[in-house]
Amino acid sequence: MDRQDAYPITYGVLGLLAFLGPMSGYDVKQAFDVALTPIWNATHSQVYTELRRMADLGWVSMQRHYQETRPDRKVYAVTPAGHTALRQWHTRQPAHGLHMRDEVLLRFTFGAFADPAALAATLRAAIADHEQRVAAYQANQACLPPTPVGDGAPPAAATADGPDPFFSEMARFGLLLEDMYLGWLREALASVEARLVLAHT
Amino acid sequence: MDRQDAYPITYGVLGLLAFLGPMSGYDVKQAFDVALTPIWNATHSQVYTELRRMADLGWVSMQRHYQETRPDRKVYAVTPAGHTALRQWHTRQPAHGLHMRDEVLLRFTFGAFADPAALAATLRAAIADHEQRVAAYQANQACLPPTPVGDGAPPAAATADGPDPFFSEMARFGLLLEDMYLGWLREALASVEARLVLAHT
DNA sequence: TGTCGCATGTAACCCGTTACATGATTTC
DNA sequence: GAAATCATGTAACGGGTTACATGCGACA
Repeated sequence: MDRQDAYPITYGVLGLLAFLGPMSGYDVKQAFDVALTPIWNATHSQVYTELRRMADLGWVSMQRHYQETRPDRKVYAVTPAGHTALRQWHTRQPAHGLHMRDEVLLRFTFGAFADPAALAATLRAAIADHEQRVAAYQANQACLPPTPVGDGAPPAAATADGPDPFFSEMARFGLLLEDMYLGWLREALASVEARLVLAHT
Repeated sequence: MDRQDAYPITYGVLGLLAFLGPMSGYDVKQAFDVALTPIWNATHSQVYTELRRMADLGWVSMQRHYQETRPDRKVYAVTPAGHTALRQWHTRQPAHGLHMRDEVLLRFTFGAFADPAALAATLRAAIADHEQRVAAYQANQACLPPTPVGDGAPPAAATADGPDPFFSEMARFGLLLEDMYLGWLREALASVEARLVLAHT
């Protein structure tokens, strides 16, 4: 039933579709950006590919919505087989753990070979970048989706409405990470700047 | 002089070589594992490829050390051109920021579609995994390399011996990250377990 | 008039991973 | 004797990114 051809990103798309209800590839990409940015990224290119792949697998069904003024929307919905696949994913351990890349930190690590002024510039840019992320996360946190009920068969989730607890916790993770990162960046910048001042005297 | 063909991983290899002195591809891979794991990973396959690429660019030179009992070691050393490239890297802003993937968090996010017991199992495995990382980082932290002096021309770095301050700070980042992550995981597990107990009553 | 947003895809490239390949020595 | 370590590479595959391609409506 479930072949080798399902990757984390496949489940990302499938999960969003199951969570937020039927939508177009364009909308899935938007949802990825607002909801999953802290932990996974996707390009629209990937999203469209995965949707077609899953349609072939029978995990999603497509319905074309004709529009005159705009290109047609292709609305995808999770099928029962798709829901089964999504549930089975959770029992297929182990999941791949954290995998990160960060060129800023790589540069910093080899800071001994850098002009301190250049290093400081890199760090300041990184601080601005991460501050922007925090702002974006906080904005997104305001409109977290509620847990879907019924059709998707989410088992035994607390039916009290309000944002889905799992999404909330994940969003909190994103903010914790950025908090920690920004704190570290500011300390790192301070130490580099101290070094800069020393070099001038 | 510096073409389009230098990626973060290129500089990772180059930096380690500049930092730790001439060594073989095998050693570079080891160094990657002990020193850079928190922020960047490399396979031995990549390392050998990058070394050859950089040799073609003139950034490193190779000297074959004949051995009778073992396969020959090919020891690579950074050339002056290599040092120039390394220094120039720091002024080529902006650097790519944090890019992370985490299947555990992705699963958690869609926890509404999971059997709570399965989710708990995933989280427990993740906790064990990250605890192991912390142990490894702490062991590695004990043997941080000192800042090289002289030949590599690291400009104006405090010549007081002891571990390199940039490497130390980076290692601290790794531990901060794992700390934060483990804290979050434990809270997440607790909330899932609470849900489990509720489901049983 | 030009760019941004909506809306959908395809094609190429490439970094990164996995697997293939070899072979001696040390350790259990 | 089997497995792990030292030591070096090549080949294939594949997920992810970037660029190509199209076209209308709205807004400045």
